[in-house]
Amino acid sequence: MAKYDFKKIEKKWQKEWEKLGIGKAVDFSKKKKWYSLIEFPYPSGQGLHTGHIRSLTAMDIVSRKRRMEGYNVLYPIGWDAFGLPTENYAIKTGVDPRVATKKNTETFRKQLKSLGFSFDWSREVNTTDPKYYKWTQWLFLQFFKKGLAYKAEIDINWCPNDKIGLANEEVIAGHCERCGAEVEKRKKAQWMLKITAYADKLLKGLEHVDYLDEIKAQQMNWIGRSEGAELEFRISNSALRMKVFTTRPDTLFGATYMVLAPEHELVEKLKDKISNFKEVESYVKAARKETEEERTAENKEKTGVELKGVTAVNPANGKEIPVWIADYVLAEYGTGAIMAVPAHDVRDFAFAKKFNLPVVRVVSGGMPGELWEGKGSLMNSGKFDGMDSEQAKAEITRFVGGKKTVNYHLRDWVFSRQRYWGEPIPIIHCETCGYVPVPDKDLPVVLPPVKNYQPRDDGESPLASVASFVNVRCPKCMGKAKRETDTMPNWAGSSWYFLRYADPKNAKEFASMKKLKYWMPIDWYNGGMEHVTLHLLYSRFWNIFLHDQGLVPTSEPYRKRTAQGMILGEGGVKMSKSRGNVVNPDTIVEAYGADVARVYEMFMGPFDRAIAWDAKGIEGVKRFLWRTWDIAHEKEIGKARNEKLERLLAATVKKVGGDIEKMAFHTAISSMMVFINATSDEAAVPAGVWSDFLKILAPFAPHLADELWHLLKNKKSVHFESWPAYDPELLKEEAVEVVVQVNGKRRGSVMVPHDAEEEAVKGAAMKLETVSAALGSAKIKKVVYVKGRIINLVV
RNA sequence: GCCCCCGUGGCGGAACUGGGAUACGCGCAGCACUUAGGAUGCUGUCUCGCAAGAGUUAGAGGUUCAAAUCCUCUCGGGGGCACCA
Repeated sequence: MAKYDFKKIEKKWQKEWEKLGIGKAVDFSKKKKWYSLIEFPYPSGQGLHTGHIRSLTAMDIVSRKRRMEGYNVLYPIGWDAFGLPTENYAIKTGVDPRVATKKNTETFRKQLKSLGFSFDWSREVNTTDPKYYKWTQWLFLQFFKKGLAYKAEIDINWCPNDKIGLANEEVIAGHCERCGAEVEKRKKAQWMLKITAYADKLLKGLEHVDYLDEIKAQQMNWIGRSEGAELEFRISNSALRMKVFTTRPDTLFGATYMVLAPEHELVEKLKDKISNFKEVESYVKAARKETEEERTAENKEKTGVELKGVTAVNPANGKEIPVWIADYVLAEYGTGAIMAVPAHDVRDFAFAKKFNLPVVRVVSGGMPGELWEGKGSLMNSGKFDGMDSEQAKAEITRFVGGKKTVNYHLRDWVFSRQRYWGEPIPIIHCETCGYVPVPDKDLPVVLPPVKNYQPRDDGESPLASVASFVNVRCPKCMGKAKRETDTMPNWAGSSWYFLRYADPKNAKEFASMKKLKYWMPIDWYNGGMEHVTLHLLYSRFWNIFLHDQGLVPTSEPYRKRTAQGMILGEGGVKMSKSRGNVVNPDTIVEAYGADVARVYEMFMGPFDRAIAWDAKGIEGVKRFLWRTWDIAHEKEIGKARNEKLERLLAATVKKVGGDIEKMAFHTAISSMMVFINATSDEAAVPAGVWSDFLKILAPFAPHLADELWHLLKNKKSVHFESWPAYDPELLKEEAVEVVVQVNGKRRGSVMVPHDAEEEAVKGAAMKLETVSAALGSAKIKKVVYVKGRIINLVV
């Protein structure tokens, strides 16, 4: 028997497929299009990891199945190559990031090819290629031209270790997402993208797409929409007003004091009235110094200072109430000021307890004297007493002349980085003309070579030290001007790469509308759970914006989004270099071959769940594929019919096809194992049955399937075959086993024709000794019969 | 605190729409084959019981002829958000 020399076989087919152009997507083909997308990898120095294989194999299976179903499939690949690890490597070693990136992408390319993924390699993109980032810059300018990119002096999250400003999104509990250092606050002029202008569209768009529930929930959580009202409070003996946002206007009568954020502008404006201004000032200073973490720490003791001499008027009942400043009120959210209703809000309750402020209960519910945040009917609320709190929200808002508003937790996106390895922001600062976009003809603004990649100690990008880069003429007035030296965050290139795949070589546009119309939207996008808030939100934002500008054909870029679970090290801990438990894909491919690696990763467990690597488990998959090889070589594969295998095959085809769509790859594989186990018991396999089996195996183990396909004297690749159909008649067993229950307890079973009627089954069931024993002399009250399944005799 | 996902043998897990709980794989045990094997093949493998039988899907209750599946509560694990008014 021929030896299963997987190394030779896999090499052979990979070459052959490249020649045949198996992964090639054809623009404007008459076939129906299908666009599968995976998150393009960051080409790190460590090479491919097992997690990549899980995601890429899954979409490779889907893509290969779609091709067999007659679709014109686009399954592209590229490199998200800007980013800190490469830059830090450059800082440490002096190696040009371009050189490191080139080397790393070569390694990745080789590794991906060794796994037999059916990418369209002719559409490869690389975010660090000037031909690519020219368009990232151009797209940024579209935001700028619409007023959605602006520069603002803001408090940034500064990582003192990486010397980089971080987006809120990149700060995890007050620490840098990358290095873990504690983040400080710093004032800095930064480029911002106005994603908040799209909060509603980002939310609404979720209604029409097919994302996993948890993914939608995370997006909604991050946007954080909350409906409420804006109410105005008069300040006594003053023309000044205080606006507050509240989700509970129904509790207005219970507002017993006000709180401003320490940074609130009214604090300065009221300076003359505040008798304890010194105290107030020092509190404000201290609050400003606090890091975000200190300020928002869980269970933090409430602190605050009363603005003595200032009172506000509750518009509902005309009562004068004190005004405080406290850091539990955030300047950036709502109006930066609140009405405090201690009886019905935890934070206000804690604050009132600490500073001995009055608590007035205005909604019934809960225990007297305790906090009640639920609904109820109003009390102590004048003419609104007895009204339901839901209704009172609108009525009281109207009564005091407030207006309904909506607030979002989402903040604008800090788009500046003071780092080297990113796309230069294509803006020129001119003293007379202000911020001037670099004209299209001068794009791309190419990242200049530098001697030192280290960000400067003043916090500016290393580009600020390159005089020839910085000093330019203003494109408008031709006067002296300076180039922006900030670069874009590494989310930029990945916010639109999926559009470029439709038209990757276009030198005139980021992608032509004609091609985008053919390929978009993406039919299925799979990637990591770690990217379902930020990357997903950012790229949806870009796409929705571009749609509004008439530059892309669909508003939502992704019709369907799924996420795979992480692959953990043996024993269920995270894989990491320090633990020494990292599984290198190359070793697996070397020892077992690409097909075993692919099938094993799909078989490990439910696709969306985190799962531990198991060196023993891979042996089981190896046995399965090797046994498949043995059957192909040992069994008689011919004309003789075999009803049992024909029926089993029909069931297997159905199961595997359905499971791929559900991403239940592990059960798809287990059903193929069942088929192979059954085949082992037979002396001969009908050729048609075996051919169909190879076709459904092909997306999972493409090399082995093609090899065995050719063993059957087929000339063309199995990957050009059609996905097999099955005869539904074959799924119906002639005789089925119907379980007989008495009072819901299993008492035996009877073999009956699959379409047997109740009377016949009941008759057969009553003849069983176990059944008559269980029945005894009792009378049958009711019979429940589910055809082909079960009969339940109720006594 | 809020939101989402989840809890089934020694382990990973399966069970379509409420219809035979434990498919498939790992591990383990026995047997066979082999110069040899951490190879291969066969058989067995939820618990109690010699058996007939009974019990069992984190726990408690409920709906139903019938519940791993639906509902309520409790406990436990994972993830996201969080002084967001």
